[in-house]
Amino acid sequence: MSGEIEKPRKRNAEATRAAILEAAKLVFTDKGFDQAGTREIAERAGVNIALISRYFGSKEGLFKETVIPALSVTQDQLDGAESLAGALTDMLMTKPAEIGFDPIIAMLRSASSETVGPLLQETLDKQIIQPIARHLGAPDARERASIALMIFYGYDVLVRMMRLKAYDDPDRHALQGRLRAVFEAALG
Amino acid sequence: MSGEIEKPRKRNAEATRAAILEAAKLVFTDKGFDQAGTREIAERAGVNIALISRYFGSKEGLFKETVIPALSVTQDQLDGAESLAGALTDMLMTKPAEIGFDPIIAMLRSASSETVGPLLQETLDKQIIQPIARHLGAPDARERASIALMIFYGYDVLVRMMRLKAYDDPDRHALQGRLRAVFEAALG
DNA sequence: TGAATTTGTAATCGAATGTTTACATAGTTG
DNA sequence: CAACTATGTAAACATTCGATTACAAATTCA
Repeated sequence: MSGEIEKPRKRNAEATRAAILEAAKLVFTDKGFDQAGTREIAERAGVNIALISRYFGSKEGLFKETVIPALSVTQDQLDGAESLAGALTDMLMTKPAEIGFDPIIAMLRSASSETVGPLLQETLDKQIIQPIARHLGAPDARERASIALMIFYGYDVLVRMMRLKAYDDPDRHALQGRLRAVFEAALG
Repeated sequence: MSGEIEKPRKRNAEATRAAILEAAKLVFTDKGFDQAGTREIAERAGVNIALISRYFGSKEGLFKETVIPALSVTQDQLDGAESLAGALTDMLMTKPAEIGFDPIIAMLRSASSETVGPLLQETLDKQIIQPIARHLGAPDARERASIALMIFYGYDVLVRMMRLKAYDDPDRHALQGRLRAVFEAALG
């Protein structure tokens, strides 16, 4: 009945900040903003809960330094890909693996929050829709960008949020191909 | 400084139950299961909070009598429509207006709840995906049904959950036409 | 070394949560 | 009318929440 003896944490502000950030990304993605508890974040980071306030001011401040910056499509990403379909596939599939969490899921699970909902709506528009629309160009740039996003977000909602079993990981590449076909049809 | 005098509620179990159900549908849709407060539901219904427990056992019981039954596609709906696209459009656009709330939004906003999340996953499969798949028939019935749903759910997520401004109500019919074209391409 | 600053800990705050309890009274039945 | 049941109310329950406080001790710097 022991093992509960906790050694005091080594003093290292930078490492502590980083540990909180990493833990927050995972918990925000798992639970969404409202259901993400500061105590759970602190525990996963191996950090005292008071340090969240000290380093980030509030749970909202922590959200602004983790999820919000990860929600973006840069002009480079769009120019680099061979097509918009490729760029979006990249954003939705490759990027989460690179950065260690899936900000789209964190966004979807936090979208209804009274605290960060409006911020997320603004972020979606400025950091995702508008860059894609600029890349697409007229006519109806915003509308076409929106339709494209709908298809991919629909995938995320069903497969990742609702945990739909139709497409397990083994079949994922096949699905990507099908979705991409639909997507290109939507823009063509 | 008055007006706070509350007359005792007229005694009518059936009407009280109904009032709670109606209020719950709206609050679950607005906030999702976790963020929907029993006090807010009771207040909107003009009912004492203890009556929720008395008539429905718990908040979860209330959810099971409001959102869950509304999440369904019946064989009749599918047979009646001239196409699957029409049936789904009906389910997503017409039905919410008929029943007075949008159970899809309530589902999306509640999907990450630890309490009702698993129930919603099961409901989506049994009451929506499987009926559509049965209607579509082989081959790959489940997969095609899922892709179809992704497109429409993507619409709901962007326009209703994320409150995307690209398609305001005036443009809604035009969007429906575009989405329907994409949808039919996905199945063809 | 000794004072000042940074970093971490433990305890606590007030508010909000879902649910339950004890009670009051309207309505029904004998 | 008296007893009983059904319905509604007010208050409180224990828990959890984000955030803050007071304090301890490691580290830095003069």
